[in-house]
Amino acid sequence: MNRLTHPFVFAFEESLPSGLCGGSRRVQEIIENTSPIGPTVLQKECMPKRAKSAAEPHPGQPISLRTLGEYLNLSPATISLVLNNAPGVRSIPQDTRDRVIEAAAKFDYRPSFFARSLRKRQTFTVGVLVPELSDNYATQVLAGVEEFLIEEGYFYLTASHRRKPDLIEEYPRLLMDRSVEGFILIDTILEKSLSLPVVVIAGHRKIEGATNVVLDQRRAAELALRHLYQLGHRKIAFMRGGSHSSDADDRWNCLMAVARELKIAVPPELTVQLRLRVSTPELGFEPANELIQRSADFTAIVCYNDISAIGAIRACMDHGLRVPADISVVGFDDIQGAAFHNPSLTTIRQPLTQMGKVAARILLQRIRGQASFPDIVPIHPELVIRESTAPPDPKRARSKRS
Amino acid sequence: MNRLTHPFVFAFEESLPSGLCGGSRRVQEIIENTSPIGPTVLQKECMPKRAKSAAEPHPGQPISLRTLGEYLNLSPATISLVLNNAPGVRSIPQDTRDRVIEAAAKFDYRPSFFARSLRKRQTFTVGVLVPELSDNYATQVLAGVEEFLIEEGYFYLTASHRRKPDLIEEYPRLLMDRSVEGFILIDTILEKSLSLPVVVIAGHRKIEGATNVVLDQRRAAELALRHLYQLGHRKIAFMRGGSHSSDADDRWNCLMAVARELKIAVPPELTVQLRLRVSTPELGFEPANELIQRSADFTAIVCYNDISAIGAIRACMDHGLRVPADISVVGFDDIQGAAFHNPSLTTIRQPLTQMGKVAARILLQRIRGQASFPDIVPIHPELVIRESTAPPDPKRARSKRS
DNA sequence: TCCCTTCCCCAAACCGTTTGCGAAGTGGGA
DNA sequence: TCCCACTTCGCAAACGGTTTGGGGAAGGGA
Repeated sequence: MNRLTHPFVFAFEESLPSGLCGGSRRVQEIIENTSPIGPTVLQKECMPKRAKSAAEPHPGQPISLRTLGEYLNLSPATISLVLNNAPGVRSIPQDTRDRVIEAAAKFDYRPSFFARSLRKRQTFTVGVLVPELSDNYATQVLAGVEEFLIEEGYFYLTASHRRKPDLIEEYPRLLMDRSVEGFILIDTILEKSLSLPVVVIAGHRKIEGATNVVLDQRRAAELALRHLYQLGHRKIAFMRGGSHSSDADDRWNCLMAVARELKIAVPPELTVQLRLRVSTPELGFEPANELIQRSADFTAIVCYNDISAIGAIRACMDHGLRVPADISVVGFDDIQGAAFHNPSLTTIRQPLTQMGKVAARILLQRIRGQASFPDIVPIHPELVIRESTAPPDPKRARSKRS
Repeated sequence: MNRLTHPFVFAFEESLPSGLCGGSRRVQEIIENTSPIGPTVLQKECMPKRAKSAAEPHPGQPISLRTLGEYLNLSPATISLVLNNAPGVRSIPQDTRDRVIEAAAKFDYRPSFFARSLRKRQTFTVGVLVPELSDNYATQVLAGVEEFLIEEGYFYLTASHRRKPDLIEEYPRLLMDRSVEGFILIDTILEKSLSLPVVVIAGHRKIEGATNVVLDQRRAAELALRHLYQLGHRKIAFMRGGSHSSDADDRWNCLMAVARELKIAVPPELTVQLRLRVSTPELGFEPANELIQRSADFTAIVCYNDISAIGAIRACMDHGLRVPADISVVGFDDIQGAAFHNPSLTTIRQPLTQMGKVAARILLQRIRGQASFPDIVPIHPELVIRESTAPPDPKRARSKRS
């Protein structure tokens, strides 16, 4: 399908007579058409209603198939056939088609989306659930989702639940009342499965029948830890995401597994759990404070994501610890601000926009019933090395504390 | 209207009989109802169609007014009346109402939004245009918009035009095809006016009939410049926003006016114009580089917004200039990252989420035709002093250059 | 003249609501 | 006893499209 255009518009473009020039010629033809056999017979018998308004131009009201039909002395059905290039259109002579298309263009006819949806039981609309709109992770994914959907003639309704369980429960119902054809969930854990196709980004494995587009956490953990390991870090602190965040457990397990393989010890005092349900750097600020104040001896932190990494860096600075000279910091996601933060963030990049596109594509395929999809679509992470990591300085470690 | 609930749902809650318990009792009543006068007469004459499926329970298909009506031996119209508490409902006996409400609850009837919209010509949907979804300015506004709309039972369709003129032209049409009732434009300049209510945030004055929610730029300029002036800065560089960004000209004029009042000279070599159409710090990076390389002698930069300020800080650092020791930087907006950047940004705060709410409220009022609104709704800025500004150090100024 | 095609287009049903109005039933007054 | 007005109840039509099964007219062949 052509981008941004609806099927019938497409039909317009394909079959518009090349030299159309206003329509007065066509009106002429219409008058001629009705003359030969005798207008009275036609009017009284064959076209009792329509004929009376034969050459009626238009006041200025909404254009419907019926108004067009009255203008052209054709039934709405015929117009619909032509404009949609429906199968039955074969039986309609080119001449009539041209008239229809011309008139539609002339009056800028636009079909009623609601009437069409009602009849065809298709809404070309999907629902998107995000934790928070101001969260850059979610919006980058959303950007990809949107790009793909719009190309396919779809729009989406967004609802942000701010991680409140009652809203996570309620919004899907609200969206289903709006007849969305499917859902995309971004960083959202659903308790009950829905009766529509669902694609989850950074999701949970638990939902029945949902496709999960999810980072290869194992690989991500390897990239992050091997990078720090190769720089020489052995005492590494870890942030564990909150249970409300959908990547949290998986990522944690993978990190721990890789740490074991690298023989990096992870004592409890070097781990901290995120508690806040926000999408600002506050998320990582307090937890990092806590880590530092436990006076544990570490030279690097693996943060849950970039946002919390930025909060952690701030916490380090508040304690007089320099990043990366005293503490190296690794984030996850590579959100937009990461490259321009100071210091710029070393991070595990997720191709967020790409993931959004993939999710949208899969959702549409599922809506169209084109194929059955695996439960999990893995996404490959990438290590982006920037300023926030460096080799540990053995002499300086832990010397400055506030 | 109760939040999140649609009128008819509200009606449910209000008038549900307190002791409803399954509905089997009701089915009994229906059977009794049809018996006294003689079912044959009723079936053949009064209710030719419906009576044949008197006590039909339900397979598992979608529940419509008609299926409910068949079940209850009532017409869809009656059900609709009851469920909506429409005026005409007075004429329907309480007993019937109870039966209807009970059945609706039992089968979890949910009205078809599309059918209703088609009939009532209301869609409870608005369109939102943003430059870019990953832009924190836009999404913070959007968060406010969403919050208000959802409380009022509205949803919104988003389209991001990435500042491409053809898309800015096309998307409104696409959204109007979807029968949105109005538009909210965020940081978007429209060329033609639309035939629907429009509220613009950070908009242009040019659009006919649009309400502009706009920062008091004069006051903002005063806050920014007086702050720098009081710190002792006299040589100040300025970034001018791109012509595609809607606040740009206004903000620039106000800054220049205030500078004149403060007798701050603004020679051309201390001004630079943003050219990129992006929402990342790149926006300000190259322009700041240019300012610095012109080797003009300045101790502070007033950036177009926070995003460009972050880029500018990076440019300063790349040239070995410290912020704020060598150069003070002021931003605009107070986006989410501003407080946690390093150094944290001194900025002119716009209450973005608040602005979104206000815009949504005004739009709904205009849609409902409740009042006529002023063209401009001013928003009051606030100076937030953080780390990126400090008094200039006369000795060190311009000593370090790369 | 009659039948059979072919050509062109339409009527009708349908999607699921809402709403204006008409048909029964009821009570009161003349 | 009859009429009228008023309630009570519920229907039919409309909203604006899509889709399907034909049907009328023209034309050709026997």
